[in-house]
Amino acid sequence: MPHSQFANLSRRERQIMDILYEKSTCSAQEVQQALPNPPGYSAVRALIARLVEKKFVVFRNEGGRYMYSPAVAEDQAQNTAINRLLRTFFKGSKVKAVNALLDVDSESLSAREIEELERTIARVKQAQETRAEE
Amino acid sequence: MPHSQFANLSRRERQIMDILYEKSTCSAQEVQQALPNPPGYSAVRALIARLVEKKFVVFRNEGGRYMYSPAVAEDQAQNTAINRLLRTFFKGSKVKAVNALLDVDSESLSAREIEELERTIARVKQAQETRAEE
DNA sequence: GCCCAATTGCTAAATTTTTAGCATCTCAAG
DNA sequence: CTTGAGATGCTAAAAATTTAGCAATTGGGC
Repeated sequence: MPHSQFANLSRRERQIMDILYEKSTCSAQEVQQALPNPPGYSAVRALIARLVEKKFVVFRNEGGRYMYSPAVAEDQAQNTAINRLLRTFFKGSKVKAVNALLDVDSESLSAREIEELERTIARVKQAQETRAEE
Repeated sequence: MPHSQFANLSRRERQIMDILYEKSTCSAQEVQQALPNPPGYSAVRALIARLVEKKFVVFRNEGGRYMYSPAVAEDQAQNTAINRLLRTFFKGSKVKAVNALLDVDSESLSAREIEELERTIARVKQAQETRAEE
């Protein structure tokens, strides 16, 4: 299982994996529609077939049509992507990353979202305090 | 300036851009050493030259040796990477992303880092409250 | 100046990726 | 059953990427 090898995906492979993680399950047509500068249908199928062969993608036959999904669990893929972001832009610092993330697009959070963030911080703080006691 | 086109980078191009953003400025040799499964020196130079031509990378001559840097400002590249992460894994939700980010690798934050997070949340909350009044 | 390691400028071959196309099959509607 | 749209299985050519190699240059040490 090559889940540590997302960095070795080619241009189109990476675009397709992103789409599959975003949508969870897709037909080849849906993948085609979501691709930037989409090639033809058979080109998309050939690309997906290649990802199936490399074990990045699995498929199931639904009513005569294949539905494709990522082969690597989403939380693993998330972790890989997050670690890459931390290393590339934030020298590994989660705090810097959170700062940047919350500033992106100057989009405001709702009161409920802020509450949730506060709960998250409280959870993390609790875990830190528990460790500090040990 | 193709800063909206990171998604179109090829495998090696992407690997090199990551290295340049991580280290800010690099010689070709340093890029070579940082690359996974590195090719030869001249292969690395040819790849970088290609990124220079595509205007993703700029260089300066320092003592007869070229030092390379990303052409797109770091904060722009950060935003692009963060937005991709949000869209791919978190349906755009910053809160979900922050949760995942803080959980990555079960690594604990220091008390100082937690304070800083709290300040960040307070800042975001203040901005939200200011907006709510308008 | 000489020497040598390291570098640049440039090229093109090797390899991989991307793309489209064709024959055949499937399924649903009439 | 027929028909036609949409799909699959498969192929290989076109295009892009990756790679290495050579000649010439550069800079530093002796």
